Amino acid sequence: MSIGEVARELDLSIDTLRYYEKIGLLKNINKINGKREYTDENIKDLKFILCMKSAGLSLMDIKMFLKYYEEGNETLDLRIDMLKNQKIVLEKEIKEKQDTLDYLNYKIDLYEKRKGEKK
Amino acid sequence: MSIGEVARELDLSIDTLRYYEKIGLLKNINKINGKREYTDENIKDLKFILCMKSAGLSLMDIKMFLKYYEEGNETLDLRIDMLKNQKIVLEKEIKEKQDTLDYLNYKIDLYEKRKGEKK
DNA sequence: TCTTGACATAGAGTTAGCTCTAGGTTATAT
DNA sequence: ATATAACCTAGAGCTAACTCTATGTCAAGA
Repeated sequence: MSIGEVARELDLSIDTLRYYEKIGLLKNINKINGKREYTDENIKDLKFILCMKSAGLSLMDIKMFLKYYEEGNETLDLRIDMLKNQKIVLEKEIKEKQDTLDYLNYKIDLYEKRKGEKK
Repeated sequence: MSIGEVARELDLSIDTLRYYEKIGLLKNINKINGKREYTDENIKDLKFILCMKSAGLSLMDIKMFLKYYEEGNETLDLRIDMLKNQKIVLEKEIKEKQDTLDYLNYKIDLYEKRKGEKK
């Protein structure tokens, strides 16, 4: 897959793909005639990156995770710790957002009522 | 309340409080002998700002919301729209984070199993 | 042959949201 | 009287994560 195709497929900009490569987050991209050719493996990595990103990890954290991953089974505990920590963070975020959602609903209700009274 | 007290109370930095004032997000802060004195009303505004921030609104969006608020009942519909939009965004985010959490759990499980096998 | 479009690079610029620096004032404790 | 702590201002600097710019290559279609 060419960079343009990947960008379209994963809804990223071409610049972002090159940026991920530049900071060493995305590795082992082959080039044919100087042009990037993404393998299924590359796509898998990218999807993992996007998933971890949506879990709230910074790109640098994800990079570290992938580095541990490369180092094999010795770093299993380290990776489990990272994932568990992120799980805690994520759970806290979900709870917070849920609370905020409740507040929004309360606020909307309040405004709707006031609107009703005004008429 | 002094700026330091507010900062401690709401877990913000003093710089952040001054910054919010600088960009016009936080208004009507009295000064006594050149020093800020936060009223209960100011604190209420601040709490609202933090809440909207955790709902995912940018500081500029929050500023606009507060502007509508100042304009009174005429902007009620506008504010309801903003809140409803943010509600949709928030719901999407919660769902996304929930999915990611599921994925994290799956991943942790996988790693724990592999660890078990290794022993 | 020429042009178009998709790619390439290096490096500069952007944005949000702070955070820090330098230099100054003021109230209080010793 | 002085030292310390908490405040003040204006403006520069920082970080993450892009995004854009200038310039160049290359293959394919009219």
